[in-house]
Amino acid sequence: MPTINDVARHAGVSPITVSRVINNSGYISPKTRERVQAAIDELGYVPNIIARSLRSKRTNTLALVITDITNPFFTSLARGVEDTASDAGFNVIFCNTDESIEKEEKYVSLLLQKQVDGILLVPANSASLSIELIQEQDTPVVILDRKVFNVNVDVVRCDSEASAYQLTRLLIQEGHTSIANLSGPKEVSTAEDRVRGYWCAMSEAGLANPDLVFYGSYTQASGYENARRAMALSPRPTAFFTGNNFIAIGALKALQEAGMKMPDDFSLVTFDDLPLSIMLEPMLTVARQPAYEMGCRGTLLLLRRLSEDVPEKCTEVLLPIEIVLRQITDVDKKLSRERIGA
Amino acid sequence: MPTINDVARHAGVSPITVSRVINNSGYISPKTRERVQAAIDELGYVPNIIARSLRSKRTNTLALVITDITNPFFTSLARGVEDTASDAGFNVIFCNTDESIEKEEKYVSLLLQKQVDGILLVPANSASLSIELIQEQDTPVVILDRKVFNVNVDVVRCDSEASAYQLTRLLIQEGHTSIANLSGPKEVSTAEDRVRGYWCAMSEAGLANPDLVFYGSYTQASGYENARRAMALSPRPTAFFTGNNFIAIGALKALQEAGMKMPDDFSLVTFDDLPLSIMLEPMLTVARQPAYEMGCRGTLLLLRRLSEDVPEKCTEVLLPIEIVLRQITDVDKKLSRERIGA
DNA sequence: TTGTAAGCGTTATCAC
DNA sequence: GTGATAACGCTTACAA
Repeated sequence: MPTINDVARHAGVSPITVSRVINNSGYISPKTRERVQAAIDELGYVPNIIARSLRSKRTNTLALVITDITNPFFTSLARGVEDTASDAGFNVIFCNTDESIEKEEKYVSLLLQKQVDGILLVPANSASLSIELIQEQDTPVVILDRKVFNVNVDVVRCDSEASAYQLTRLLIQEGHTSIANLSGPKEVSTAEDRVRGYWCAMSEAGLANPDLVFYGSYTQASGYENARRAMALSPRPTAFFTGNNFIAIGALKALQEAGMKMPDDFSLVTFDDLPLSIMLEPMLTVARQPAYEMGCRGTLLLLRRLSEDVPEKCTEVLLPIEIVLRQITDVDKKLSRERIGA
Repeated sequence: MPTINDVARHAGVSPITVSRVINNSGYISPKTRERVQAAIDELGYVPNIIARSLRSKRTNTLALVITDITNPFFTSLARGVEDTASDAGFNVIFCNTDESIEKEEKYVSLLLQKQVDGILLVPANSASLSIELIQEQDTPVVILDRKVFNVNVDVVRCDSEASAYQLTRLLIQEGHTSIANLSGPKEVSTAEDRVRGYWCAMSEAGLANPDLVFYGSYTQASGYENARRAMALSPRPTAFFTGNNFIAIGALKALQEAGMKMPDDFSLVTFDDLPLSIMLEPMLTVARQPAYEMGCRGTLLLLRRLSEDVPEKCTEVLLPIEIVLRQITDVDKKLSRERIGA
């Protein structure tokens, strides 16, 4: 492994001159540059990034802290982050918190120790202390997907509340009067916002009923259990609003087990697209969040922070949610029944 | 940011003594250790990992190079890698090659420059040169999921050929005589192996026909297109063997568009579980590869290499594939028809 | 346009 | 048990 000194000696210049060639910094005569380049090629010299980092305090590495890469929503988001970071010459370290504040803080301090240049964080809950921890070290941070309280920080997310309102309105317009809300955890802003939007629509229609709201976690198991609880109500809900894709899957499973068929026996709308929803396509209406783009935008924002001299004030980017209508109107219902009944 | 020298001064010892306390190396009197620890706590000292890496040549970072994190198979694999690495105190850098050899090589040299301690690689194709590149630098490497030729290297993968044989046999036993194979790229070992297993079963039954084999890529688009091509054959195939989950989705979409219903109009078996296959559950038989475990095992193998003084010779770990039978027998078929027809 | 000197923060080596 | 010294490979600050 040749070092910068070897190259310098080989080219008959000083190490700093080699450094200037590598980094395109400072003035170098074409002739010197050529000689240095030749030496680099000849020796197969590769700069030692760690030594560079020690000196320059930059690692060209970002970190993405999410709850679970296994959730397709976060998978897409992660891919967006990776692609954008890679284009800018940055690597990305991934961490899964499983919605645990402890894991989150453990990871964050590890990442700070690693001196990553910036952190993209989906906070495990709204009161996460990790952000302060990061900001204390003057490490740029961007929050993705969720809100946090009492912190001045860049955020890229969607407007869950408005879309939840819309989704619920659709069910109400369908004629449903008993709509169960299978939500995520109370401490997570998206869950809260979605319940709020739902509640708003239900109240307007005079249908609001606290018994219809089931908090849980953003998991299949939670969707399954709460769907069963909801089905035990009387009157039995005829429609379900689920807080995310995993909850929807769990709920669908419970409903299927109970012998209920969509769209005849119940309606279901959910946040997040279901991958492979191809077979469900005639039936499910979803609020599709632009996960990949959220990753891209968040990363771009973070990269901009990194290159800033005078930091601008924090921004909150709200990305549009697409409501994908399927099988909502009676006409559609009939069509699909024909298709299924064949 | 206090340094080791600050701590040393504070505790009235030399920097190296502090280093010994931090790393639990060498003999330290309990009294000194205590004093040093107190100084560390008081100053809130955190070791500079980069400086440590420069000296020790270890970064406590692994890299995972896959084709596409967006594929649920690789998502699970990635999660397995992350969990295992994290337990051992390692971070993981993720890279997506999109099956491109160029991207793969670009990433690999970047990672080597970053001096990651080890690399887990799903090679973009069987003739990948990246492995030699990695081994030249004496960086430990483990190949996941796929075979490579002419290289002495650790591999963790599944036996695609045997399972492909089994899957095909199931279709043949069902009475299908025209079974199309929608495969991945010829250059990827898993695709080749799966075609080989399929071909073997077809030959045995006297059903082999090269026109039924469609090479493509491991994508939805490829599955869609090749399914359409297959449907244009006469006689039209009554069953489909798809090379992976994405191909299966594309094929299902094409078949659905053509008005064909499962399981009445066709059968389909595939490699890789379909996430959210819940609604398809009564219908799809799959060869489920243990993706998460593959990630864990690969990482463990890599970590073992890292801690070895005398390197053992390379091993090839073959993980079992689970054939998940669904809707294969006639009885099942009838059951499901009742359920669907309601 | 190029070079000198110093230092980033840690640990290996050897000495006491 | 503990410490002095040098070194890891690079870049910043200053000089020429």
